[in-house]
Amino acid sequence: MNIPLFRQDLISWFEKEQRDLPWRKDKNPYKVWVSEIMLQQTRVDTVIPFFNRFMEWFPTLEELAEADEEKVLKAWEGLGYYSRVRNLQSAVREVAAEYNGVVPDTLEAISKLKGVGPYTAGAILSIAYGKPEPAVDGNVMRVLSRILLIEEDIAKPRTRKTFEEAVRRLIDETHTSSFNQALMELGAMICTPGTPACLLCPVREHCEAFAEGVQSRLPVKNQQKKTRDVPIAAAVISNSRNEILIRKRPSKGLLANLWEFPNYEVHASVATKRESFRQQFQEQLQVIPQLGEHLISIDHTFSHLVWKMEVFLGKAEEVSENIMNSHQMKWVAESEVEGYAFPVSHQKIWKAYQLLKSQSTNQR
DNA sequence: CAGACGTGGTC
DNA sequence: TGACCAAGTCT
Repeated sequence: MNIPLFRQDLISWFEKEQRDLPWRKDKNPYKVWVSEIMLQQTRVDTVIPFFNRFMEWFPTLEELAEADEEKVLKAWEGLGYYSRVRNLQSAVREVAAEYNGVVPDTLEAISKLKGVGPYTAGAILSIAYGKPEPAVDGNVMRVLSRILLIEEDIAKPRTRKTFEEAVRRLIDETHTSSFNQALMELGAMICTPGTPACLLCPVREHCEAFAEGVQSRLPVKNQQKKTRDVPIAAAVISNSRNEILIRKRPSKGLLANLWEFPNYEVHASVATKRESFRQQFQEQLQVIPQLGEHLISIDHTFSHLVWKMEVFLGKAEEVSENIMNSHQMKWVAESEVEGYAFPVSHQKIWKAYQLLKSQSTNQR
Protein backbone atom coordinates (compact mmCIF):
# COMPACT_ATOMS: atom_id res chain seq x y z
CA MET A 1 0.00 0.00 0.00
CA ASN A 2 1.01 3.60 -0.67
CA ILE A 3 0.61 4.88 2.88
CA PRO A 4 0.90 8.66 2.19
CA LEU A 5 -1.72 8.42 -0.53
CA PHE A 6 -3.98 6.28 1.67
CA ARG A 7 -3.78 8.88 4.44
CA GLN A 8 -4.56 11.69 2.05
CA ASP A 9 -7.53 9.94 0.44
CA LEU A 10 -8.94 8.96 3.84
CA ILE A 11 -8.47 12.28 5.58
CA SER A 12 -9.64 14.39 2.62
CA TRP A 13 -12.83 12.36 2.47
CA PHE A 14 -13.40 12.80 6.21
CA GLU A 15 -12.77 16.55 6.18
CA LYS A 16 -15.34 16.93 3.41
CA GLU A 17 -17.97 14.35 4.28
CA GLN A 18 -17.96 14.08 8.08
CA ARG A 19 -21.29 14.37 9.83
CA ASP A 20 -22.04 17.50 11.80
CA LEU A 21 -22.17 16.08 15.34
CA PRO A 22 -22.52 18.03 18.58
CA TRP A 23 -19.25 16.73 20.04
CA ARG A 24 -17.35 17.83 16.95
CA LYS A 25 -17.98 21.55 17.48
CA ASP A 26 -14.77 21.87 19.47
CA LYS A 27 -12.07 19.68 20.98
CA ASN A 28 -12.78 20.33 24.64
CA PRO A 29 -11.28 17.21 26.28
CA TYR A 30 -14.20 16.94 28.71
CA LYS A 31 -16.75 16.91 25.89
CA VAL A 32 -14.68 14.49 23.84
CA TRP A 33 -14.46 12.26 26.90
CA VAL A 34 -18.19 12.29 27.60
CA SER A 35 -19.01 11.61 23.96
CA GLU A 36 -16.60 8.67 23.77
CA ILE A 37 -18.08 7.08 26.88
CA MET A 38 -21.62 7.51 25.57
CA LEU A 39 -20.66 6.09 22.18
CA GLN A 40 -19.36 2.85 23.63
CA GLN A 41 -21.56 0.12 22.14
CA THR A 42 -24.15 2.77 21.34
CA ARG A 43 -25.29 4.32 18.05
CA VAL A 44 -24.65 7.93 17.14
CA ASP A 45 -28.35 8.66 16.61
CA THR A 46 -29.13 7.38 20.08
CA VAL A 47 -26.33 9.35 21.72
CA ILE A 48 -27.02 12.80 20.21
CA PRO A 49 -29.97 13.84 22.42
CA PHE A 50 -28.36 12.34 25.52
CA PHE A 51 -25.13 14.20 24.85
CA ASN A 52 -26.89 17.53 24.34
CA ARG A 53 -28.90 17.20 27.54
CA PHE A 54 -25.88 16.01 29.48
CA MET A 55 -23.95 19.13 28.45
CA GLU A 56 -26.89 21.31 29.54
CA TRP A 57 -26.99 19.62 32.92
CA PHE A 58 -23.23 19.33 33.40
CA PRO A 59 -21.54 21.93 31.16
CA THR A 60 -18.12 21.52 32.71
CA LEU A 61 -16.00 18.83 34.28
CA GLU A 62 -16.30 20.57 37.64
CA GLU A 63 -20.09 20.60 37.51
CA LEU A 64 -20.16 16.89 36.77
CA ALA A 65 -17.71 16.26 39.59
CA GLU A 66 -19.92 18.09 42.05
CA ALA A 67 -23.25 16.67 40.92
CA ASP A 68 -25.35 14.19 42.90
CA GLU A 69 -25.07 10.65 41.58
CA GLU A 70 -28.88 10.49 41.48
CA LYS A 71 -28.96 13.29 38.93
CA VAL A 72 -26.11 11.78 36.93
CA LEU A 73 -27.92 8.46 36.70
CA LYS A 74 -31.11 10.27 35.69
CA ALA A 75 -29.14 11.88 32.85
CA TRP A 76 -28.10 8.40 31.70
CA GLU A 77 -31.57 6.82 32.12
CA GLY A 78 -32.34 4.79 29.01
CA LEU A 79 -28.80 4.84 27.60
CA GLY A 80 -27.76 1.50 29.11
CA TYR A 81 -24.49 0.22 30.53
CA TYR A 82 -24.98 2.40 33.58
CA SER A 83 -21.59 1.61 35.10
CA ARG A 84 -20.21 3.85 32.35
CA VAL A 85 -21.60 6.97 33.95
CA ARG A 86 -20.73 5.99 37.51
CA ASN A 87 -17.17 5.31 36.39
CA LEU A 88 -17.17 8.57 34.44
CA GLN A 89 -18.17 10.63 37.43
CA SER A 90 -15.66 8.82 39.61
CA ALA A 91 -12.92 9.53 37.07
CA VAL A 92 -14.00 13.16 36.65
CA ARG A 93 -13.77 13.61 40.42
CA GLU A 94 -10.29 12.11 40.25
CA VAL A 95 -9.30 14.59 37.55
CA ALA A 96 -10.77 17.49 39.51
CA ALA A 97 -8.92 16.49 42.67
CA GLU A 98 -5.60 15.18 41.35
CA TYR A 99 -5.08 17.01 38.04
CA ASN A 100 -6.50 20.42 38.84
CA GLY A 101 -9.45 19.71 36.56
CA VAL A 102 -7.31 19.16 33.47
CA VAL A 103 -7.87 15.87 31.64
CA PRO A 104 -4.45 14.17 31.53
CA ASP A 105 -2.72 14.02 28.16
CA THR A 106 -0.50 11.00 28.63
CA LEU A 107 -1.43 7.40 27.94
CA GLU A 108 -0.22 6.29 31.33
CA ALA A 109 -2.23 8.81 33.34
CA ILE A 110 -5.42 8.74 31.32
CA SER A 111 -5.50 4.94 31.24
CA LYS A 112 -5.67 4.83 35.02
CA LEU A 113 -9.02 6.63 35.06
CA LYS A 114 -12.07 4.46 35.72
CA GLY A 115 -13.90 3.49 32.56
CA VAL A 116 -11.08 4.61 30.28
CA GLY A 117 -9.83 1.55 28.42
CA PRO A 118 -7.47 1.31 25.45
CA TYR A 119 -10.00 2.61 22.92
CA THR A 120 -11.19 5.61 24.94
CA ALA A 121 -7.66 6.54 25.97
CA GLY A 122 -6.54 6.60 22.34
CA ALA A 123 -9.66 8.46 21.23
CA ILE A 124 -9.26 11.28 23.76
CA LEU A 125 -5.51 11.59 23.24
CA SER A 126 -5.76 11.68 19.45
CA ILE A 127 -8.92 13.80 19.12
CA ALA A 128 -8.46 16.29 21.95
CA TYR A 129 -4.65 16.43 22.17
CA GLY A 130 -3.38 15.41 18.72
CA LYS A 131 -1.36 12.51 20.08
CA PRO A 132 -0.59 9.69 17.60
CA GLU A 133 -2.33 6.94 19.57
CA PRO A 134 -4.50 4.25 18.01
CA ALA A 135 -8.22 4.27 18.87
CA VAL A 136 -9.33 0.81 17.84
CA ASP A 137 -13.03 0.12 18.09
CA GLY A 138 -15.30 -2.26 16.18
CA ASN A 139 -15.39 0.08 13.18
CA VAL A 140 -11.63 0.29 12.93
CA MET A 141 -11.24 -3.47 13.15
CA ARG A 142 -13.85 -3.99 10.43
CA VAL A 143 -12.37 -1.34 8.13
CA LEU A 144 -8.78 -2.43 8.55
CA SER A 145 -9.61 -6.12 8.37
CA ARG A 146 -10.83 -5.38 4.85
CA ILE A 147 -8.20 -2.89 3.76
CA LEU A 148 -5.36 -5.09 5.01
CA LEU A 149 -7.18 -8.41 4.52
CA ILE A 150 -6.71 -9.50 8.12
CA GLU A 151 -8.59 -12.66 9.00
CA GLU A 152 -8.04 -12.80 12.75
CA ASP A 153 -11.21 -13.24 14.78
CA ILE A 154 -12.11 -9.74 15.97
CA ALA A 155 -14.16 -11.21 18.84
CA LYS A 156 -10.92 -12.30 20.49
CA PRO A 157 -9.53 -9.68 22.89
CA ARG A 158 -5.96 -10.27 21.75
CA THR A 159 -6.85 -9.31 18.15
CA ARG A 160 -7.19 -5.64 19.10
CA LYS A 161 -3.41 -5.47 19.48
CA THR A 162 -2.93 -6.53 15.88
CA PHE A 163 -5.03 -3.60 14.74
CA GLU A 164 -3.34 -1.19 17.12
CA GLU A 165 -0.02 -2.11 15.52
CA ALA A 166 -1.54 -1.56 12.08
CA VAL A 167 -2.80 1.89 13.10
CA ARG A 168 0.58 2.86 14.53
CA ARG A 169 2.07 2.05 11.14
CA LEU A 170 -0.60 3.87 9.14
CA ILE A 171 -1.54 6.88 11.28
CA ASP A 172 -0.85 10.41 10.03
CA GLU A 173 0.96 11.92 13.00
CA THR A 174 0.12 15.45 11.89
CA HIS A 175 -3.63 14.74 11.67
CA THR A 176 -4.28 12.18 14.39
CA SER A 177 -7.80 13.39 15.15
CA SER A 178 -9.01 13.26 11.56
CA PHE A 179 -7.21 10.00 10.85
CA ASN A 180 -8.72 8.07 13.74
CA GLN A 181 -12.16 9.58 13.32
CA ALA A 182 -12.03 8.97 9.57
CA LEU A 183 -11.49 5.25 10.13
CA MET A 184 -14.54 5.15 12.39
CA GLU A 185 -16.65 7.40 10.18
CA LEU A 186 -15.82 5.22 7.19
CA GLY A 187 -16.90 2.17 9.14
CA ALA A 188 -20.18 3.82 10.10
CA MET A 189 -21.04 5.36 6.71
CA ILE A 190 -19.40 3.27 3.97
CA CYS A 191 -17.53 0.22 5.20
CA THR A 192 -20.54 -1.21 7.01
CA PRO A 193 -21.07 -4.78 8.19
CA GLY A 194 -22.61 -7.12 5.66
CA THR A 195 -22.57 -5.34 2.35
CA PRO A 196 -20.26 -2.30 2.35
CA ALA A 197 -20.77 0.54 -0.16
CA CYS A 198 -17.43 0.02 -1.87
CA LEU A 199 -18.38 2.10 -4.91
CA LEU A 200 -18.59 5.14 -2.65
CA CYS A 201 -15.42 4.35 -0.74
CA PRO A 202 -12.63 6.92 -0.89
CA VAL A 203 -9.97 4.29 -0.22
CA ARG A 204 -11.18 1.32 -2.24
CA GLU A 205 -8.05 1.54 -4.38
CA HIS A 206 -6.06 0.79 -1.25
CA CYS A 207 -8.33 -2.06 -0.14
CA GLU A 208 -7.06 -5.62 -0.45
CA ALA A 209 -10.42 -7.16 0.31
CA PHE A 210 -12.06 -5.11 -2.46
CA ALA A 211 -9.33 -6.16 -4.86
CA GLU A 212 -10.02 -9.79 -4.00
CA GLY A 213 -13.77 -9.32 -3.89
CA VAL A 214 -13.99 -10.73 -0.36
CA GLN A 215 -15.12 -7.65 1.57
CA SER A 216 -18.51 -9.11 2.51
CA ARG A 217 -16.99 -12.04 4.42
CA LEU A 218 -14.80 -9.78 6.55
CA PRO A 219 -14.24 -9.23 9.36
CA VAL A 220 -14.10 -12.73 10.78
CA LYS A 221 -16.13 -12.69 13.96
CA ASN A 222 -17.05 -15.77 15.96
CA GLN A 223 -19.27 -15.22 18.95
CA GLN A 224 -22.80 -16.08 19.82
CA LYS A 225 -23.78 -15.77 23.39
CA LYS A 226 -27.10 -17.16 24.42
CA THR A 227 -29.45 -15.43 26.78
CA ARG A 228 -31.10 -17.23 29.65
CA ASP A 229 -34.63 -16.57 30.85
CA VAL A 230 -35.17 -15.15 34.32
CA PRO A 231 -38.80 -15.35 35.49
CA ILE A 232 -39.76 -12.38 37.63
CA ALA A 233 -42.84 -11.31 39.59
CA ALA A 234 -43.21 -7.57 40.20
CA ALA A 235 -45.85 -5.26 41.60
CA VAL A 236 -46.78 -1.61 41.78
CA ILE A 237 -47.60 -1.31 45.47
CA SER A 238 -49.42 1.70 46.84
CA ASN A 239 -50.44 2.69 50.38
CA SER A 240 -53.47 4.55 51.72
CA ARG A 241 -51.77 7.90 51.07
CA ASN A 242 -51.48 6.99 47.38
CA GLU A 243 -47.72 6.69 47.62
CA ILE A 244 -45.80 4.16 45.54
CA LEU A 245 -43.23 1.70 46.86
CA ILE A 246 -39.88 1.78 45.07
CA ARG A 247 -36.44 0.49 45.92
CA LYS A 248 -32.87 1.14 44.94
CA ARG A 249 -30.93 -1.69 43.32
CA PRO A 250 -27.62 -2.83 44.78
CA SER A 251 -24.50 -0.80 44.03
CA LYS A 252 -22.91 -3.59 42.02
CA GLY A 253 -24.08 -5.71 39.13
CA LEU A 254 -26.98 -5.35 36.74
CA LEU A 255 -28.55 -1.86 36.62
CA ALA A 256 -26.58 -0.87 39.72
CA ASN A 257 -28.06 1.97 41.81
CA LEU A 258 -31.10 2.40 39.58
CA TRP A 259 -34.60 2.39 41.12
CA GLU A 260 -37.26 -0.21 40.52
CA PHE A 261 -40.63 -1.50 41.63
CA PRO A 262 -40.39 -4.38 44.10
CA ASN A 263 -39.87 -7.64 42.30
CA TYR A 264 -38.53 -11.13 42.95
CA GLU A 265 -37.04 -13.88 40.88
CA VAL A 266 -39.50 -16.72 40.68
CA HIS A 267 -38.39 -20.30 41.04
CA ALA A 268 -39.80 -23.11 38.99
CA SER A 269 -41.14 -24.91 42.02
CA VAL A 270 -43.53 -22.09 42.80
CA ALA A 271 -47.03 -22.47 41.43
CA THR A 272 -47.76 -18.93 40.28
CA LYS A 273 -45.84 -15.70 40.06
CA ARG A 274 -48.48 -13.85 42.04
CA GLU A 275 -48.18 -16.27 44.95
CA SER A 276 -44.43 -16.18 44.73
CA PHE A 277 -44.45 -12.41 44.95
CA ARG A 278 -46.76 -12.47 47.93
CA GLN A 279 -44.62 -14.98 49.79
CA GLN A 280 -41.31 -13.26 49.14
CA PHE A 281 -42.70 -9.79 49.85
CA GLN A 282 -44.18 -10.97 53.13
CA GLU A 283 -41.01 -12.78 54.15
CA GLN A 284 -38.81 -9.81 53.34
CA LEU A 285 -40.96 -6.94 54.66
CA GLN A 286 -43.03 -8.68 57.36
CA VAL A 287 -46.21 -7.30 55.81
CA ILE A 288 -48.88 -9.08 53.79
CA PRO A 289 -49.57 -7.26 50.52
CA GLN A 290 -53.07 -7.15 49.08
CA LEU A 291 -52.39 -8.14 45.50
CA GLY A 292 -54.94 -7.01 42.94
CA GLU A 293 -55.28 -7.49 39.24
CA HIS A 294 -52.57 -8.36 36.76
CA LEU A 295 -51.18 -5.13 35.24
CA ILE A 296 -48.95 -6.19 32.35
CA SER A 297 -46.56 -8.83 31.06
CA ILE A 298 -43.16 -7.60 29.97
CA ASP A 299 -40.36 -9.55 28.32
CA HIS A 300 -37.22 -7.49 28.52
CA THR A 301 -34.08 -8.65 26.72
CA PHE A 302 -30.62 -7.74 27.97
CA SER A 303 -27.31 -8.69 26.37
CA HIS A 304 -27.03 -11.83 28.42
CA LEU A 305 -30.49 -12.59 29.84
CA VAL A 306 -34.22 -12.08 29.44
CA TRP A 307 -36.54 -10.93 32.18
CA LYS A 308 -39.93 -12.60 31.83
CA MET A 309 -41.94 -10.28 34.04
CA GLU A 310 -45.49 -10.52 35.32
CA VAL A 311 -46.56 -7.32 37.01
CA PHE A 312 -49.44 -6.98 39.46
CA LEU A 313 -51.18 -4.19 41.29
CA GLY A 314 -51.10 -4.23 45.05
CA LYS A 315 -51.58 -2.40 48.32
CA ALA A 316 -49.62 -2.56 51.53
CA GLU A 317 -49.26 -0.68 54.79
CA GLU A 318 -46.99 -0.25 57.79
CA VAL A 319 -43.68 -1.58 56.66
CA SER A 320 -41.30 -0.83 59.49
CA GLU A 321 -38.77 1.94 58.99
CA ASN A 322 -35.89 -0.41 59.77
CA ILE A 323 -36.92 -2.93 57.19
CA MET A 324 -37.58 -0.25 54.60
CA ASN A 325 -34.09 1.16 55.06
CA SER A 326 -32.37 -2.20 55.06
CA HIS A 327 -33.90 -2.95 51.67
CA GLN A 328 -33.29 0.54 50.23
CA MET A 329 -37.03 1.05 49.90
CA LYS A 330 -39.14 4.18 50.09
CA TRP A 331 -42.66 5.44 49.53
CA VAL A 332 -42.89 8.26 47.00
CA ALA A 333 -45.79 10.37 45.75
CA GLU A 334 -46.97 9.42 42.27
CA SER A 335 -45.86 12.80 40.96
CA GLU A 336 -42.31 12.15 42.17
CA VAL A 337 -41.77 8.71 40.68
CA GLU A 338 -40.38 10.08 37.44
CA GLY A 339 -37.70 12.01 39.30
CA TYR A 340 -35.90 8.72 39.90
CA ALA A 341 -33.81 6.84 37.36
CA PHE A 342 -35.45 3.57 36.33
CA PRO A 343 -34.34 0.91 33.87
CA VAL A 344 -36.40 0.86 30.70
CA SER A 345 -38.31 -2.27 31.76
CA HIS A 346 -39.58 -0.52 34.88
CA GLN A 347 -40.38 2.66 32.97
CA LYS A 348 -42.74 0.47 30.98
CA ILE A 349 -44.37 -0.73 34.19
CA TRP A 350 -44.96 2.86 35.30
CA LYS A 351 -46.42 3.83 31.95
CA ALA A 352 -48.80 0.87 32.07
CA TYR A 353 -49.85 1.84 35.59
CA GLN A 354 -50.53 5.43 34.60
CA LEU A 355 -52.44 4.35 31.51
CA LEU A 356 -54.63 2.09 33.60
CA LYS A 357 -55.25 4.87 36.09
CA SER A 358 -56.22 7.40 33.45
CA GLN A 359 -58.62 4.89 31.94
CA SER A 360 -60.34 4.14 35.22
CA THR A 361 -60.60 7.88 35.88
CA ASN A 362 -62.19 8.54 32.51
CA GLN A 363 -64.86 5.95 33.11
CA ARG A 364 -66.35 7.89 35.96
C1' DC B 1 -9.94 -15.32 28.83
C1' DA B 2 -15.09 -15.49 28.99
C1' DG B 3 -18.84 -13.47 30.76
C1' DA B 4 -21.23 -9.49 32.73
C1' DC B 5 -23.03 -5.35 31.48
C1' DG B 6 -28.45 -2.16 28.32
C1' DT B 7 -30.84 -0.54 24.77
C1' DG B 8 -32.91 0.29 20.31
C1' DG B 9 -32.45 -0.41 15.39
C1' DT B 10 -32.05 -3.47 11.37
C1' DC B 11 -32.67 -7.14 8.01
C1' DT C 1 -39.06 -13.02 14.68
C1' DG C 2 -34.96 -13.63 16.40
C1' DA C 3 -30.35 -12.93 15.59
C1' DC C 4 -27.02 -9.58 15.21
C1' DC C 5 -25.41 -5.34 15.67
C1' DA C 6 -23.05 -0.24 17.82
C1' DA C 7 -17.37 4.65 18.69
C1' DG C 8 -15.82 -1.11 25.05
C1' DT C 9 -14.56 -1.89 29.90
C1' DC C 10 -14.27 -4.50 33.98
C1' DT C 11 -13.57 -8.70 36.53
